Amino acid sequence: MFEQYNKVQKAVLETTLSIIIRKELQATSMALIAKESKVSTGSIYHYFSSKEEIINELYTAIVTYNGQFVQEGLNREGTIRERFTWGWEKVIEISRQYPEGFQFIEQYSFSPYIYEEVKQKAYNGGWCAPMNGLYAEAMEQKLFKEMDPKLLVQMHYGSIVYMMKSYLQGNTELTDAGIQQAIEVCWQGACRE
Amino acid sequence: MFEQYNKVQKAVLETTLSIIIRKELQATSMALIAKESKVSTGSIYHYFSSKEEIINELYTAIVTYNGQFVQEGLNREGTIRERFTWGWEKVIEISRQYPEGFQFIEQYSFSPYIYEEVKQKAYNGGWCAPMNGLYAEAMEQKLFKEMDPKLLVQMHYGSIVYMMKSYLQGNTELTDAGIQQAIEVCWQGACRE
DNA sequence: AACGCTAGAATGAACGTTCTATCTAATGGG
DNA sequence: CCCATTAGATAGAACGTTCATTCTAGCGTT
Repeated sequence: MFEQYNKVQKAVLETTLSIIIRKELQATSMALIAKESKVSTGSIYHYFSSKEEIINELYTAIVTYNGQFVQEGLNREGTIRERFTWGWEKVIEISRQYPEGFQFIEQYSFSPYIYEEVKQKAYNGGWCAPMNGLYAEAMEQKLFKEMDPKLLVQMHYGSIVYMMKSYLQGNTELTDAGIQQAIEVCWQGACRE
Repeated sequence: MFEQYNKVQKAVLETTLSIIIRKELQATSMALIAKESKVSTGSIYHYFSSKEEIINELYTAIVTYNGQFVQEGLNREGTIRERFTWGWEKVIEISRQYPEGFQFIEQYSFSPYIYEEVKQKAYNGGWCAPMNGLYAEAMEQKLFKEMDPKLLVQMHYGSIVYMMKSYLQGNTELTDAGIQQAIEVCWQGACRE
């Protein structure tokens, strides 16, 4: 997830993510990050200019990584239906594989702590734009209902997010069949008939 | 929203909500709450035992209020389809009317800062149980796909949440026709055919 | 000997909470 | 009707702790 960083930066980012998920941002002190990552505060400030920068860097790294992963599914050759399925499968897969990253983005994408500029860059480098494109295509072909493709993508993402939350909290199972059914629910809701 | 509290408590809860949405929990200090609510810290501690208690009280109050509001829609006499529509309409209406409450619950329902016991009580007093019941009924009648009703409710709630987020961020419109279409998307995805 | 890097103590600000003094309003005996 | 008494409510200073950040001294390579 943090391959582009050096060992120390990686340790700091990984530790910070872990603490934020376990304890909340307000309980994530530099002293605790230093202790758990086994990097002194001196070193942390050698690589990062502030706590805010760590959090924003974390945000950027996760969104970029996830974005590339999901786009692998969207960019394959196939029918609209196939690419739809591959795309959402990737979203589910990455969320299951790195639940902390998923939870972090989910919780802080609307937080004032993340700079607007970082959110904007993350959006552009993420998978939303290509997914919007796919949906627009489906609407041109009269396959999907006529509506704002951005809105429909957001609604489907919401469905997936809440399915994952439900799973991660232990309230529901997450089987392969269940995943296919969830994607089918989204597809069917979007279609004209 | 806070009718069951006295004037001071009401001012504190309202101010706290406003600051948390504007500035994040970690920037919501007691000094700031005192200043903005025009209640001294002495008085705040006369009515609340701690900052944690304020936040958890806030959470309980909003969920209870919203829960009762949505249940008005679900408890009316009508077909499954009608009650489905009324229920989700109420969710959308309350989110539009009190966006701060909506955002707060959305952001902190998975935060470790809210006591597990408070979340549990809130869930039981909220609208999830009756909505689950409605979905279970629709499945018994072979109207909806056969799946875990809790999961489908969560997915639909996710769709609504992300539609509202998209609207509140100014990315999409929210017209009456748009609301009906969103509910239709959910309904159609849930149905067997 | 120089430089990048590290550790951890030091710093001053800000935090949640407590303390003390004062204010307000209700009560009751004369 | 008046004042003494009381208990609750309020304000804001004070407290001890913890915070993000900076500083200083030393480490290991080159």
